[in-house]
This record gives sequence, C-alpha cells and structure tokens, in this order.
Amino acid sequence: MDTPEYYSMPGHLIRRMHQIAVSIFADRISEAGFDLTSVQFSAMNVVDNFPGIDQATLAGMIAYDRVTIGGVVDRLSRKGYLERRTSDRDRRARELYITAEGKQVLETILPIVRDIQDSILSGLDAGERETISRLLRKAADGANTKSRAPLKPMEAAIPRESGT
Amino acid sequence: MDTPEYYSMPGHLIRRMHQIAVSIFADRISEAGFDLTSVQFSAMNVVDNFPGIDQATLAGMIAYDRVTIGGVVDRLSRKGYLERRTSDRDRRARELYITAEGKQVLETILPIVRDIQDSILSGLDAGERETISRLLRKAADGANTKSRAPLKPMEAAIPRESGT
DNA sequence: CGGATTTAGTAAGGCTGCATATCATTAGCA
DNA sequence: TGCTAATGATATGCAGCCTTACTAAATCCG
Repeated sequence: MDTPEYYSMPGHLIRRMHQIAVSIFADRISEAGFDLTSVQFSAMNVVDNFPGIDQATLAGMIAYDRVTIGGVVDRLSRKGYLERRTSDRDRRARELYITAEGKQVLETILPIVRDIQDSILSGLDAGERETISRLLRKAADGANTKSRAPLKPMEAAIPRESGT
Repeated sequence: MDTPEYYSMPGHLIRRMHQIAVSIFADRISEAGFDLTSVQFSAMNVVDNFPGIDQATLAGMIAYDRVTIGGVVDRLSRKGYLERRTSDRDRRARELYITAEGKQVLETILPIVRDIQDSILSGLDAGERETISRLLRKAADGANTKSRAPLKPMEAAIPRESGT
C-alpha cells in the first residue's frame, strides 16, 4: 500500500520496538507492584551475578555509558537495592553489592521479565520470534563497536556466585 | 556458549540496536556537516510531506509523545528549519511548515539517511536484512497499541504536496 | 444557548543517554 | 624513582521520552 518510506526504515522500526519494549516492561512491573525500570533491572541482574563488580565494568557488560550508570546506581542505592562500597584495591573504584531486599525483588521480578520478552514480540509466531531474536543478536554483535558504549562482556574475571 | 541469559533477551537486543542506530545516525550526519538528530529528521520529513500539519497529528504519525514533539519542534524552529503558525480554523493548534532552508537540508540529508539504514544492519546479509525488516514491521504493528504513543498513520487527511 | 467534555499545547519534573570537563588515583615507563 | 598517561567516578548540560497537571479553545449535547 501507499505507506510512506520511513515506516519501513529499520531505524524507525527499531525505535518503535524500543518504545514498545520499555512501555510493556514499565506496565508489567508496576502492575506487579514494583518501581523499577528496565535499565535498573539489568544493572541489578548483573550485580547479582558479579558481586563486587565496579561501575565501569558493569557499564561495559550491559553497554551503558559510564555517566549513565552512575545515576542508575544512585537511584538503586536510594531504593536500598544496591550497596556501594569504595574498593580497597583501587580507591577510585566503587564495589557494588545487591542487598537482601534487592535480591528478593530481583527474584520476584525475574519470571515476569522472562514473560515480558514474549509480550514484546506478541505480533510474531514462535518461529518468527526465534528468527528475529537470532538476527537481532547477529546485527547487534556485528555493529557493536559502532555505538558509543560498546558491549564488553566479561570473559572470566569474577566468578559468578548467586543466581542464574 | 556460556553467555548470560539477558544477552539473548529481545528487550536487551532491541535496546542495543536502538543505541547503535542512533549513534550511527549522529556520526554520519555530523560528518556531513549537519546538526540534526534522527528524531528531528523524522519530524522534518513528515512536515515536508504534510505542510500545515499540527503537532498532535505529527506526533501520531511518527509515534511520539505530545510533549516530546513540542520540544523537537521548538529546536527545529530555533534552527530555522520549521515555521510554527497558529491555525485560523483552530486557535489551539499550531500549523507547521518547512522553511526553504529546512527543505534544502532535508533534501541533502535524505540520501544519507537511506544509506544509514543499511549501516545499521551491517552485520547481516541482504536476505537477512529483508527478513529482519519484515519481522520488525510485523512486530511493531502487532504491538502498536502497547506503547504510550501508538502510531496513528494518516489515512487521507491532508493531501501531500512536496517531496516524494 | 450553555454547561460538560474533549482536545492542542505547554510547564514541571524524573529517567535514560550522550558529550565534555574535572578530580583523584593507579599504572606505565624512562 | 618520578613524571606522564590512563582510568574510575562525578558534575554539568542537552536531547529524547514519559507522567501529571494546567490553560485555552473547540465540540458535544441536553
């Protein structure tokens, strides 16, 4: 049909999907009685898996800006979900730990977050979901260095302890 | 391999792709000597195709929030790319028009924007790009009403004049 | 006609995301 | 050792994106 060109541009479609994903996340989490953004969830999730991680490494692992992560950690600390301690080995760094309350919130929320992933792709059938996930992964990996905050997955630095 | 679960979550992948897309757009446009965000480009593009459109309709056509569009239009006006006139038929509404300078910028930038779309998916081959575009479109349409600012494409309200 | 509702736009405020600059500390190297 | 470079974190400021609240104007409808 006569739909304008930009409705088919990947840039536009990706922006739309991001908008949709964030919105669905916010709705579901607030319905469940929690006050947590998707960004805050990701940060907590990583800290839970890598206790004692510093902010810069955390930022690299979920591809956030170093400045952004500061604000996120700040808000999570104020909510009592994360604890921030100055490192002994490197007095510039802040070691991050999840609190008991944070851990409990995270565990309650995790199954909801998993369920949200399907909702985001609710317009697609199972096979299509599989395909788009694979292609998104491939595209994101391929263009990783082109974003301002490239993903720097941790190779084997700190052993994971809790959760999975 | 042993990559953590969230690296495969659609929500995370979509956020990454959005980050990448915005970054590539900013780089290319600034290399070309312009100062325009992807959001500002979209708004200008629509106003060019629907001269006299009001802000609320514009917002619906590109799925922006009503508040957000106000700021975007503000900045575009200050740059001299858009003109904002109070409507005679509805004195609450602001009619938007692209200026001669804005039109020229838009036309210079359009081919670059088209080229950017391929860069965003540079990790994929031609067939995969086709597939992911189709699935993104389908997913975005399917979940449209789930975002805060659903897309409301114009059906046949204002006849398009300039541009494509 | 006239009051109630809806709508266009803006104001204020919070979170994400980035650039840039600065401070303190650590690491690198002659 | 001692100077320089690199790094972790923060401050500031701007853009996007959303919520809530408000004003002004149009529309609905009894």
